[in-house]
Amino acid sequence: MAKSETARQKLLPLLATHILENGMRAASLRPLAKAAGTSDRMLIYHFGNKQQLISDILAHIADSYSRQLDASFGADQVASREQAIARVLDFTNSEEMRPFLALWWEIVAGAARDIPGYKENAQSIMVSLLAWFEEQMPEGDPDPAGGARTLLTIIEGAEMFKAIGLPDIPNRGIEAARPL
Amino acid sequence: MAKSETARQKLLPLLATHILENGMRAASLRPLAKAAGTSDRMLIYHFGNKQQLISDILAHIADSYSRQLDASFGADQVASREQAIARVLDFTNSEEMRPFLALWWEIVAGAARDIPGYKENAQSIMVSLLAWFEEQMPEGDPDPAGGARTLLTIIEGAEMFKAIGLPDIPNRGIEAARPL
DNA sequence: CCAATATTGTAGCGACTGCTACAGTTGTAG
DNA sequence: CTACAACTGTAGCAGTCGCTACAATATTGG
Repeated sequence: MAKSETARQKLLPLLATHILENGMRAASLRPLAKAAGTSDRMLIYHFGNKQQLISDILAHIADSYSRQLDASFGADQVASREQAIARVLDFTNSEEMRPFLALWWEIVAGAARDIPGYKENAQSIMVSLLAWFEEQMPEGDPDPAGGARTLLTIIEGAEMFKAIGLPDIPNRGIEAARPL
Repeated sequence: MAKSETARQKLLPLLATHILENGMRAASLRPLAKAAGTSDRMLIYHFGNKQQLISDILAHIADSYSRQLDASFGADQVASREQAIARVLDFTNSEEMRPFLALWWEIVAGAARDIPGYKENAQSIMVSLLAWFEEQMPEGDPDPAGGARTLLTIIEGAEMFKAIGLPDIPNRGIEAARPL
């Protein structure tokens, strides 16, 4: 089925952009093909079927996103866990992250519904994010791995509230979290 | 358009069940009608159009879910914030909550994509959940409202990890959260 | 009872879905 | 040059989508 690797590599960025901007609702063959300057006929030819196509696009997005993470953050150390959270939450407020976050919740929803491929994709994103986060932990942190898990849990909760238009709920909550 | 209120009230539970079990992907007129023992023709007749239909079903689910919350938890006090988190996370592990949680992430995804009605629905669910949670805070808690916000943020993060099949990430993270 | 109103079934429209059959054209290896 | 593989456009299939026109029945108020 799928023949040329290079052909797919040329299509994937355009396909990814379309999905990031328009969501999984608009991820049907003909609109995707149009966005990539080709035809539904050719998408099936190159990727075999739609499920493989979507899976490849999501993997491509996850990959380029994880590389963007490394590029956006310098190696400058952070002083505390609070500062690490604040920095990440600030970063996710940037306009360039919006499309990815919108897609992220669609991936989570697909994973929760056991749609084939979604759970694997979501896990791979979170695992690499955890690894990256562990390195961002403040120097001398007693438990960087545990801290990364804790902070990422809080961040994801905060991102959910942002996604539904209640960004202030976690903000003030986190401040009050000190005594837990 | 929409005529009989009682007709809608009879249909909504059946429609809600179908959406809870099969997700928004399967929320098209003909399958919904079949699940409710009627026809697509009649769904449009009673609800006007599909958007209103979905909106009404989601509101009905949110309503019955919030009533289920009050019923499932007795008035027995909790000793600490940790215990409050543990109790809620335990409750959401129950089989009866699974369909609602799967639907919840679809609502979050819709809200993040600004699909009409989703953000309002998600907010109304979280606001009532926050109010309920505030009452569940341990007696003598210095800041029940802030605590509710904090704990709900953590819980939602933990639920996301459960949804994508990584339930152990937050568990161990929360334990390490004491020092934050 | 009769007229107005509420409810329902049948059939279908035009658009879209993933995908494929067929017929080419293009590029390349011998 | 020729044979073979890689690629691509056109057209269409069978199914689903939200929704509606039309006609019929059921119910209810005068």
